[in-house]
Amino acid sequence: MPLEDRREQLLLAAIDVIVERGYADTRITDVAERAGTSPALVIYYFKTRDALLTEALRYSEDSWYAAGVKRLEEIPDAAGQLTEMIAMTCLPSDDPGERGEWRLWLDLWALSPRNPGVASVRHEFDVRWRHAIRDIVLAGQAAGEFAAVDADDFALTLSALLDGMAVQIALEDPDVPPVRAYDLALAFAAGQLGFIPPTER
Amino acid sequence: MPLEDRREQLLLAAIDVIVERGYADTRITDVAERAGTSPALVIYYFKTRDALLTEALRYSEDSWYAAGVKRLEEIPDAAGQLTEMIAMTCLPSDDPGERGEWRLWLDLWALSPRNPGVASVRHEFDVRWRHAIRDIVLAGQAAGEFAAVDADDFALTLSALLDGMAVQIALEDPDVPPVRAYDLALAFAAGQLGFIPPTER
DNA sequence: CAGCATTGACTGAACATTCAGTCTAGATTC
DNA sequence: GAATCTAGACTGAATGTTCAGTCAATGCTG
Repeated sequence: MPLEDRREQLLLAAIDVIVERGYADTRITDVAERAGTSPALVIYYFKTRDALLTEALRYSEDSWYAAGVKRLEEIPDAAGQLTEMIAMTCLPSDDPGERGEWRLWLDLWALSPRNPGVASVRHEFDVRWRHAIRDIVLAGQAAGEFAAVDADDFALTLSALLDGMAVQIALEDPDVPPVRAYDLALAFAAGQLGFIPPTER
Repeated sequence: MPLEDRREQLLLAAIDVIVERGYADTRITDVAERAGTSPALVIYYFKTRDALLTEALRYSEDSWYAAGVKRLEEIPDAAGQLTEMIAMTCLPSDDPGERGEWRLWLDLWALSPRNPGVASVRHEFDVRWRHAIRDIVLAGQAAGEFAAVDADDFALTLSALLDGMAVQIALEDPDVPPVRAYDLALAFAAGQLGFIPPTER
């Protein structure tokens, strides 16, 4: 019945299906079925299939990021915050859905060159992510926690490293278990910034 | 007319189209048109659309890698070789086609979770790439050029970093021009292994 | 309050299109 | 002349989108 509930319900269904079948193979019928309704309703809420799927991607990434920020805010020191960000990308929680999160990124990337809407979602999130890293670095340097590296360069390098690790994790490469990716990324950050990485998780 | 020529011609046409429209939106008609022939012929050579596209991806990556290896063989020192590998991924040549090379990777990644054939192409290449890095590191260490880091860890980290940079380059992120990606990746490698990066390109 | 009008949520059936793959027959080559 | 190669016409299935309405609730009016 309710207006916003329906939209959200459909978006969640769409995310489910995209993770499962991939963006390209997600039919609106699938989404409708998953949400227990009819294709016509899906079109009723989102004018087109593409609008639905694009919104779903944005919704998913937004939730993921927002949840991360909330966790970050409760961590006092810069090193801890950075560690949490690395964990966010490398160590998928058991929370169902977060497992497939990175697969959405792969779709996002693949779609970006041809789909301006998707491209802007992608770029927006990338910029935000790099800024977050940079801000933490600057704060850490101001507090004397971190060495004096160039914050922008570091942010770009770390975010690229994390993206690369995320690919391996999303594809479940047997040579790159999440914990190893986490350890290596953390080692990089700690080495560059000169902090002691927290012990075993 | 000739057998192998036709196949190759069709594969090249397929690569062109995939780069332009993306894997999902590549129709066999497009490939046929690009090759100046009929859809039926495409099916004649490759039984199915999927077989065509998968082979095209493999073919493209194979050529790219083979060309790289040939160049590497003419470089005597390990540092120079590693630098060349970083350049290979970060600095697309003017050579038409190599520009869109990385977009194929994005498709490859996005397809992998659902398409076993594509997944094995992807994994095969990743393993090969990491091994190549590792071997160069080991050779460099044996020759006293490099510091004594763990070669496998380094290879995994560098390849992830390069993948991440490649994403930005493929998507032409304005904040990450190829040269900057190259400089940062090179700085990382040089820093870890303790060699002096070659000057300006 | 009783009847009427209006609106928003929703649906089933049809439409239109797009494509992968087939079929048949003709050309080329050895 | 047989095998290989090629094209044009076609088909069958899938699927996004439209559309004409149904249904329930809410507001309005006398």
